[in-house]
Amino acid sequence: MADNLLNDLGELQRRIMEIIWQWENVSVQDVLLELNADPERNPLAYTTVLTTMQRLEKAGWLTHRRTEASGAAYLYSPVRSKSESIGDSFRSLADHFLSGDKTLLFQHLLEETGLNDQELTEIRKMIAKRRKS
Amino acid sequence: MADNLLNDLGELQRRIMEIIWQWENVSVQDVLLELNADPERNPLAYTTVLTTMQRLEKAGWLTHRRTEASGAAYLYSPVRSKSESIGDSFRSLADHFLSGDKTLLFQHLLEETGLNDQELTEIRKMIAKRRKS
DNA sequence: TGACGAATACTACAACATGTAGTATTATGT
DNA sequence: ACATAATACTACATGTTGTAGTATTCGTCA
Repeated sequence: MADNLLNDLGELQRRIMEIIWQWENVSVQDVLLELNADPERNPLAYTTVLTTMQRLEKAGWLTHRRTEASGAAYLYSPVRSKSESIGDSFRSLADHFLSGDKTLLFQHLLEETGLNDQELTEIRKMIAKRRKS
Repeated sequence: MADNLLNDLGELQRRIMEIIWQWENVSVQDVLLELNADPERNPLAYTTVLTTMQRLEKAGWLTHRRTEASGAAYLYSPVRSKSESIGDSFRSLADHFLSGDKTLLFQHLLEETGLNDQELTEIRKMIAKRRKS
């Protein structure tokens, strides 16, 4: 429906998505435990995580189902894989803003990212491969 | 201060930034006229554009100054170029979701930007130049 | 130099997203 | 059917954005 871009996720939403991409088919409890495993942060309430996951579902990031093994709890899984989502986000950024000079963008990135020789070589290979196709 | 990512811009903010990147050193009037040039949309009030530009300034996207020629009006200009901003946005995406893997960032970009052979060649030259230094 | 027009500054407000969580309801297993 | 655990529903503060009105200031011209 909407765009479902990674950039639009809030902080908690993003953390939850990361967990779900990593584990797949997780209950709210699973996510809660994982989130609260970090003693640095103040622990979240169960319903906080539940609400956030429900919102993620409504927004099209998650689906849930119940299985025999899962008891009363739902098992949530991501609608799209993480790399699909990343791809979409890159594509959207490109669509929206990259009508202009693309080589300028690459130039900028090459300058800013401080790549070492090995990385540069790798990228050069990618380019070579692209030119063939 | 903050991140200043393109993705965080609202619709109107984005339209205004596009105009300012294109023209540079524009008054609120200039932007207003440009925005309201499209007869499809209902025209915006002057103060709407003013407010939005002031917020963009507070958020670090714009600066303003007054010149002799500009009279009472401020002239606004972008703090960072469009390609810098695009670069930052892609980099942030990479940092957050590609664990900072820079070559992966370039891979995505190469896939999404649909560069032609000439552009690819140009980028290859940039890389070659970088490897020398 | 004072008035007028133009520009900015300040304020307001509705809509929406998000983090956060409490209370109410429902489902499961024994 | 009851206790437990899970979900559903509701709430609320905060922050952002689009939108614009009113108040104040600035610059110029007579």
